[in-house]
Amino acid sequence: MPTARTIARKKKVAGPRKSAAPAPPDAEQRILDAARRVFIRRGTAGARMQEIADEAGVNQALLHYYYRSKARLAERVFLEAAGRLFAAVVPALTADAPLEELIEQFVHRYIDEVRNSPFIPGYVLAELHHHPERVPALLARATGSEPSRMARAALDGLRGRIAARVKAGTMRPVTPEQFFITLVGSVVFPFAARPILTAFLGMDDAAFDRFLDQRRLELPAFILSALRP
Amino acid sequence: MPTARTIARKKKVAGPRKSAAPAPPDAEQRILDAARRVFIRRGTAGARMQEIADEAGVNQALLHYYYRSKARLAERVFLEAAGRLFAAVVPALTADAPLEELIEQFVHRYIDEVRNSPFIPGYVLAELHHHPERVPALLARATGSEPSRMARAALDGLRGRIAARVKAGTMRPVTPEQFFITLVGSVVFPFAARPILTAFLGMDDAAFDRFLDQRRLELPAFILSALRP
DNA sequence: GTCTATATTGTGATAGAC
DNA sequence: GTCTATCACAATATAGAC
Repeated sequence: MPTARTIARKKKVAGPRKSAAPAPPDAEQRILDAARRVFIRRGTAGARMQEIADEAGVNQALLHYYYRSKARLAERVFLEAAGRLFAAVVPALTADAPLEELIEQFVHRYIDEVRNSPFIPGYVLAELHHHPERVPALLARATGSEPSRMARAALDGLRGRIAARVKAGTMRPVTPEQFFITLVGSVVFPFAARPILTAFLGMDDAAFDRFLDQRRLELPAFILSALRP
Repeated sequence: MPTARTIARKKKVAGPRKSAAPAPPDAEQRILDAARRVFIRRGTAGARMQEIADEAGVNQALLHYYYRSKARLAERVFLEAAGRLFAAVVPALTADAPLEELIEQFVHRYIDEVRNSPFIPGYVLAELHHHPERVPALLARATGSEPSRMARAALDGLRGRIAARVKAGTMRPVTPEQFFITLVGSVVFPFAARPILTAFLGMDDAAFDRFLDQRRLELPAFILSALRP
């Protein structure tokens, strides 16, 4: 993509709202919303600026006026989406609560958060697969300034709890990393693999929604059962 | 992409091999191998015919001579990769063996099969996310002529075993669909999310390999433990 | 079969009017 | 801020020599 260039620009000051009705978003916002939909659907490489412009109801030039280049727009959408995903995962795992509660909280919070925008996990995983070079920046952004401090904190917290329980004889011995990935995978995978799973199991959108309701209840019990001594 | 066109072409007859050394693959094969690598790395939309030509050590025109269009080449690579993935999953789940054995076999076969080409799950999931319209064709191809007959067979088999065990009091009640997705997700997710997981957990390639060795052993025990009454 | 050269279209980006 | 018109180049695909 061509060279970057600086565009001076001032933010509009938001005037006071008179009505309670949802205001029609201005062009800048409509573009960002459209970009989100298109990038999530097509990926960074497959997305077309023209398609975003069409969905936003503006012309291509305006996309560049506000966001300067496809690469910048894509970066912004990706970091936002991936950030939200992490924000839903990491805090639940570092919470200072008994392991049973932590697992249930994590499953509930993740499913509740993601079911509103169920294609984000698939989009983020696809982007990370095709652009693994983005991972360090993402981790730095999502877990605070220190790259993997939070990861280590979460893992160490998990490790400590598991070790204590195992020693007390109230838990089967499991490797924290293995357990962590099984736990996260169990909530992420149904979203990430949604197209193939729903087709394979013959689910429509409503059925997938019921599946998620059921999973919210059943998965914590399944995981906890696996941990019984 | 432009209109298709017919190219008459004859297959080379493979002459008898004199030496045991691996023969240098001919251009047609080198192109397909290169295409596999590039499509898996960049995805269908992100891949460039020029990059494939470079990796194959030929020029772009030859790609079209053998495979006619990018779309056809992409389709071929995708169906092959996805087919292999299914071939590793479905038969292990329809095998006529006790549930314990079935679970262990499935985990072992999947990890053993996929660790040789560990980026295929990420590639296939990404493609399915961006091109869900490919799903029906894939299922038809992967599970035989009748679209979801095999899926239903696998699920029904699982359902029957689970029901029998639950009735006999030797298993906690679980929903077959939930169990199936947890099981598959637990083996697929580590591969599909590899870039972010390895960075998050600070693993290099060797550590990821050790992680897989350990998972082979620990995951079946974890799953079976979850099923205890 | 394989190459070089080229046609053709797609796509991101910019200039400049309003 | 938003538009139309256009540029520049990237990317797929084809023609035709060897």
